[in-house]
Amino acid sequence: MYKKLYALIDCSSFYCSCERAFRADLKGKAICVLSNNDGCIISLTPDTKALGFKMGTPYYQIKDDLAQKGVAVFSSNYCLYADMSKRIVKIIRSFSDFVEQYSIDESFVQFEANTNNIEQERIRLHALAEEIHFTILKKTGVPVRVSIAETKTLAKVGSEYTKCLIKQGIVPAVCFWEHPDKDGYMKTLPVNDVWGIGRQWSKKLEMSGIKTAKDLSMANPDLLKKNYSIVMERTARELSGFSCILFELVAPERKSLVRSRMFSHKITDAKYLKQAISFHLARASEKLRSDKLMATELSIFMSTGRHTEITKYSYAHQTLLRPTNDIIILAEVADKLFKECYVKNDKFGNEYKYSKAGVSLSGFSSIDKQSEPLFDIGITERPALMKILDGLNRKFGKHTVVLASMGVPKKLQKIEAAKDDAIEWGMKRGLMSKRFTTVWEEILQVKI
DNA sequence: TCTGGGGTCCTAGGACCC
DNA sequence: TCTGGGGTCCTAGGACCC
Repeated sequence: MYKKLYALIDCSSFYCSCERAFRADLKGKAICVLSNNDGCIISLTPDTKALGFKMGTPYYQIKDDLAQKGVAVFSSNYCLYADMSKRIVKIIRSFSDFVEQYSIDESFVQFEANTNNIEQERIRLHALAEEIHFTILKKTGVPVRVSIAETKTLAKVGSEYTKCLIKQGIVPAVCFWEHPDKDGYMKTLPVNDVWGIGRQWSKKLEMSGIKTAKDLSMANPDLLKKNYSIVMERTARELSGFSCILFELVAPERKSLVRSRMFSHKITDAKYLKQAISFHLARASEKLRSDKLMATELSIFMSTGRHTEITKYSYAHQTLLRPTNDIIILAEVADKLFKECYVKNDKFGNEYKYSKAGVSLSGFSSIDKQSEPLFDIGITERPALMKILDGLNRKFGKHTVVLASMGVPKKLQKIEAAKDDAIEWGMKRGLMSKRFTTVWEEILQVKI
């Protein structure tokens, strides 16, 4: 008899580990990585945690404290992290054909285990997990934790458990979860730490006496479905060892594509908001073309911060006449949408201070499966032009060729005539490392 | 001054149809 | 006096994930 097992391969403090991989001097040193605009902590090593710092804390509140305690701080370098992730997944795929890349730093692998000799299988899979760990570490410098269990949710529980192993100095941190309640760990795991249970639900669960992973695994699934949702039911069943979350060997097709960002400072001027939307639209449509997709739905949105007194969220949406990925067609629609939804003041005449804007595309179809249009609507796609645009921006760097509506990119701002239109809403990221693996000029240099 | 960005799924309720 | 029932589709909002 064979049964399916799921391994979760989870990179430890992934963004921090990527930074450390290229900086020998940071070995054993506390590190954290900040979100866009150096807003808040989004990745931190256990030793940074031990110093009292937490995920999500705004940087400006702890900047001095971090410096004082000698924590190495980085702006996020997504080029580097995405490339490192790609390399790691490639290594994992060399061990198995059954890999589901779940996120930038986690992959599930499906194994078959012979249930007639589970002890032998335990030894075999444990050795395999260790080999995966050492191969990834050797080839990329990133340490991973591996947890094997009967369901994906239990593999996630096991992955939490491997953090305890690391605390005890057990490396590589590998855990084989042959029983759902190994070492009574589930009794100690707060329900909030279970995969799929967030803040709102755990509050509600706790009120009805379900406080730990163990409690949830023993709760009545039908009742959970009735009182919460089918997602909660599945999670509970998975915790009791019954697999019901699909293993997705082939990544499902993308359903939406959002590009947005907070501004480095508040904006009141429509001109700069428009430029920001144009900028995000350019990024979104570039992604659309690189994924060989066309979209039929376009939305734009802008909002003031969550932390100000006067808040505003504006949004406008349009269904397009025909699927497109042409930036010029999309920009015309976005311009119209902007006029529809931009509001300068509230009813008392207070100016809204916007802190974020963005675009969203959806309603996708493949570029290869387009049918001939039924009617001539006087709009012409320019695939050749888009190809040249993307080619130039790839070859000579991002934003080499842009729509005028985007404003003037940084690299041209020294031209006097362009100064008036200079991009006002750029990103703050003063602590970024080099793109060691994707840009020749930034490759790591070793001096002997 | 300063609090990320990009996704998915589920559900309830309204519009609409016969 | 009396005002159906059953279905689908769409959307907004809420929850979650990393």
